[in-house]
Amino acid sequence: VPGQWALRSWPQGGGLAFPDWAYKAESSPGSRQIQLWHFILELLQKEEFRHVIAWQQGEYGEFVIKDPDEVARLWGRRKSKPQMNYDKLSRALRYYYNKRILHKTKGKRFTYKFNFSKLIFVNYPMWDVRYPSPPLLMGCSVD
DNA sequence: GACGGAAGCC
DNA sequence: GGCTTCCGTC
Repeated sequence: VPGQWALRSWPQGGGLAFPDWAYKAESSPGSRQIQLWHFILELLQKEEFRHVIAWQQGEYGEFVIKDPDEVARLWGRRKSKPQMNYDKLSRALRYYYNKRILHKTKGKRFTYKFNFSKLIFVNYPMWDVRYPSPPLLMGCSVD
């Protein structure tokens, strides 16, 4: 819901914070099935998966897949695709490049970065870009 | 590993 | 449309 900027922060993440919509399944109105980018945020949210996938401290929105096989296994389990692997999962992540949801951090292995300002546009097309960005989205990569 | 075309699935 | 599967190329 635009206007509701309930935020969640990471004490150990150097002040990382995200708008609440980023955690809600209903933030993808178009499709009923779970979206990969949403699943990734879901894992990043939980401390129990920090050995598998984690935010890269310093760079806002950047994350590292520490255990690609495990992330693929979890994603495959969620989508009932037992044959899922990192090769296939990473192809799905690469489709996000053109959609400007994600981009690759070049040179850093298994490292990607969210374009949060794009995600808000994807989820809320009515959002007027002429209005000033919410405070905690400022400083995100916009390109 | 990372990229992106191509075909297929639902 | 959003992946999944497969694969040639760098």
